[in-house]
Amino acid sequence: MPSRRARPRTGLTREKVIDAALAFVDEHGLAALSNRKLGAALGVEGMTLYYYVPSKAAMLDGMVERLLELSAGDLFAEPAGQWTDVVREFAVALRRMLLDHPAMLTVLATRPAATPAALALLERGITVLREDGVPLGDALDVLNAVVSFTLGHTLAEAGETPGHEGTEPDPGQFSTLDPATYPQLAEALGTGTGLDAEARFHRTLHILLAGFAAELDGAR
Amino acid sequence: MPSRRARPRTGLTREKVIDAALAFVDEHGLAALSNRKLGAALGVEGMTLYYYVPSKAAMLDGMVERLLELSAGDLFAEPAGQWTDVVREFAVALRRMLLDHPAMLTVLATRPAATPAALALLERGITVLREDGVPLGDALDVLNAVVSFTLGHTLAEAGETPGHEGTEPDPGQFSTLDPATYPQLAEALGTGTGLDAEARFHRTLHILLAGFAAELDGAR
DNA sequence: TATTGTTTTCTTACACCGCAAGAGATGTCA
DNA sequence: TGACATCTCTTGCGGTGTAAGAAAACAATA
Repeated sequence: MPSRRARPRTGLTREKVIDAALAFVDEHGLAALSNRKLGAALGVEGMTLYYYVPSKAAMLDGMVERLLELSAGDLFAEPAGQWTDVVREFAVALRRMLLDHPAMLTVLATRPAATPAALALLERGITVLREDGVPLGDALDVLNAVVSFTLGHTLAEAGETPGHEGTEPDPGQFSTLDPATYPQLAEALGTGTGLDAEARFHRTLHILLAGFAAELDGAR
Repeated sequence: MPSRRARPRTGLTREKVIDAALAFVDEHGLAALSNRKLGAALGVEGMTLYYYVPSKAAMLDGMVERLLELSAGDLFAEPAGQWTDVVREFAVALRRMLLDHPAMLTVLATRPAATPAALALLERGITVLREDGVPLGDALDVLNAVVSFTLGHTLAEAGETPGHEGTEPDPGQFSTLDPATYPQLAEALGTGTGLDAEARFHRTLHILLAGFAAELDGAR
């Protein structure tokens, strides 16, 4: 009675596993990700994945890393024009990327970002800014401000709830807002004021960049 | 042979359960929170908690809600002076509160914020700004910008990793940074440039508020 | 070809998790 | 006392991450 183990090789790779995990959470949400289910999607037993990725934490880190690698080209297009334009386009591209992968948004916001791909991105950003005359410390402040704001804003805009993905489409979550207890919010809702997340994002981004630029020009 | 069930009443309350959960994650981290362990901390079987809180998702939502309630007083002190000062103090208090409860930072960033306490806070903020002459739409933009930035910045500053809490103190995580591959970052590290998270937070916050104020003054 | 050794896959097992269902003790009130 | 609502516990299910190790698939060598 042979217990028939170990099917023929599947040609798996750490990279293939992580790419499959990215595709999996894009489709099913972060909460649905498990080694057994991901293994099934790859035609393999769950424990097999441990040969390529040593733990779930490493899996998540690898997914962040890979996502940054894959997006690096979009995030920093060829620097053209003022540093403010470069940074603005970076922020816009970052936001778009996060909205395209809402499940990864949570992971990205939650894991410390000192991975090679993240550091490389930061390094490149600093270089661009310095080449345009921005001092090192200011370059760090600008990039930190823009990334923090973009991440925070996109989280509020599209933040999925781990474990809740897809359970609450909740389209009119604000439509049932009592005007007596929340008069201001009810008014905003009624008049449609301030509901355009994208416009708000661009406005604040502009203020942020213009503010830094003014400070730097004043110091020069 | 009586199977000896149901100990005498413990005087538990939904509020007590949630407060205990807040204390638990403050001490042990978010990943350690489970009904069985929280029950043990309260001298009760794990399943008992389901009588007070219907699910883990409801537990997390309740914790956010309660934290906001408890902090509401600190977050909006009596409005004194310009709206910019009020908002600045709000942001500083919010950051301090988040740093005091790093485990809740992840939860707060991750859950949609349309709960009564959050809405009440927002409502109050809008009111303060409008009383100082800020139009509704701009008030929403200002508050959204400040909250997004504060949350994003604090996440990057102190973001705990769910499941990793306390496993990596990692004090010198940047100390082993290769100057060949990351010359800019190595320089920043070597000269100590831009490592003060608090100073950076205040600087960006100032730019943000001054930028909005300038826009509003210009429009008046 | 036969044998050895490495790489890959699978099986089994464990402790833990959230939660559904329901039993039974505790306390309250007529 | 009895009836009733409130509270706590027990049991059980399917899921998770992962430790340990057996066994099949392949590569290389004798």
